[in-house]
Amino acid sequence: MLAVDGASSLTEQVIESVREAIHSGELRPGELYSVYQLAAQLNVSRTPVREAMLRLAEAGMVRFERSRGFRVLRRDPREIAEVFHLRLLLEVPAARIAAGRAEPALIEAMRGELDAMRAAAADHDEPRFMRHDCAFHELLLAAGANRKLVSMVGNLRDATMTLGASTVDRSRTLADIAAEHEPILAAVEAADADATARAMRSHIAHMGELLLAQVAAENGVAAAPEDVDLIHSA
Amino acid sequence: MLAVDGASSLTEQVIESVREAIHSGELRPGELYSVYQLAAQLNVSRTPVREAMLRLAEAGMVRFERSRGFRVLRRDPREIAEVFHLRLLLEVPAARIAAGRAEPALIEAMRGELDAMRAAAADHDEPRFMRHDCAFHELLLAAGANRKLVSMVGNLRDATMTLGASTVDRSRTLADIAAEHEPILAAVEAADADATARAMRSHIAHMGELLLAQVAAENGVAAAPEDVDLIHSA
DNA sequence: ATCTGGCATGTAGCATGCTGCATGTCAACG
DNA sequence: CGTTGACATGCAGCATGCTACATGCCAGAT
Repeated sequence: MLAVDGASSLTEQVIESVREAIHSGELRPGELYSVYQLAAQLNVSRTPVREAMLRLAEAGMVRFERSRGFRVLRRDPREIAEVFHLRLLLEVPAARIAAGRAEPALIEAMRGELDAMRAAAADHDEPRFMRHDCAFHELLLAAGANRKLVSMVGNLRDATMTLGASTVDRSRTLADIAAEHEPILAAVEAADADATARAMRSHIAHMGELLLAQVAAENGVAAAPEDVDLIHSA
Repeated sequence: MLAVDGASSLTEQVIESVREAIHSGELRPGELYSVYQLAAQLNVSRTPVREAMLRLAEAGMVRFERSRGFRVLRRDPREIAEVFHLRLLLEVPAARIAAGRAEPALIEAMRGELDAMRAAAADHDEPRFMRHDCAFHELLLAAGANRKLVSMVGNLRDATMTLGASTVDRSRTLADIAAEHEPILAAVEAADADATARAMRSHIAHMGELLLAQVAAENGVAAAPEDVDLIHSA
């Protein structure tokens, strides 16, 4: 768990380490940790750890408790629903706009990512799959020409990726998810804005439902109807 | 410019001070500053200043330049357009949802804020006006039941408030802006979702155009058509 | 006069000492 | 035995020392 990323600043390396640690279950939700302790574990000083945790706190992954330490927040189905509600509100219109402007080079790049997703799904390589999934969406969003929107959606995606961690084998699901991107790409290629928006909406809503169900299942219950409704109210 | 806010942490006080300093023109866009210098001016140590600037950098108000200091970013009309595009994408649907759930207490509270806005406009008190404007929107958003959305819109609003600073007398405009809130409130009171969405859309788009025109005028040109289009493409 | 190389300067970033505070613990008292 | 209050513990937050580095300047060479 040593911070040996090739990244630039120690703070960013710590952020990445903590993300992975949460993802892998090394840092458990609900538990209290301290900057001291984490700094010792990562073999860096307290300052970059503190700055990293402050940024994660701002992102809502962690909460500082006065004179006690910080707590990794428990996965909240409600939050998943909120994130996907937001992604629908942002990504669907962005995709609609982008559909009218897709250059051949963009189509080609997106197809490349889709192929890479399929390959990663076949290899059961979830991290690689997620990278290409992410790249696919970002390529389309970038064509929508609102840089702030792109970065905000990126943050939302990061949140879901660490939130939605799971060790269950999802190879079948991965292939399904990859398949959902085909209609999106086809609609973009056809420069059909409405179809692009529909495909994107259905894809994101589906992803949201999957994650919602998964987190609910971990809590031993079914997904709350109001959370499902929130996603679909977008 | 001493950091004597009633706020909690020094870092937050510094953030507020710097926001005000940018707003008041004390810190000029394009200029280079250093954490050392600012810490001395504010009479605090470098650490909270550094943390404050990092957070402002994340918000896009400032950019660190390796071994040189940080630069206050110039007001970019494009960014204004992007922010209002986002606000339309988020606030209009949120208002639509909230319209169906407005309790009498909410209506009353919103009316209170609207009255306060009118009073502040009459007093030419822009900061007070902005506070109540902000409160009005937040009341409605909170009824929309997506907490993440509320906080994201809050961040966007903060960005525009410091971006859109101006010393021009806008008392007439302030009264106009207050008046734009009346149809929103009326539509919410009537539980008319479509009318609420229309009123909110028109209000936010109008605000965006005003700020866009203002910043463009400062640069001595008219607002770029593509920026105006971006706002209306939401 | 122009080019070049070393040095002074100022910076972000990291490490670490210091302080006030919240909480848990345990002993003394009723 | 129950209650209360002082103390120990551990924390975040702030201050400050330290280091590597990018840049600008100036002297000296061509």
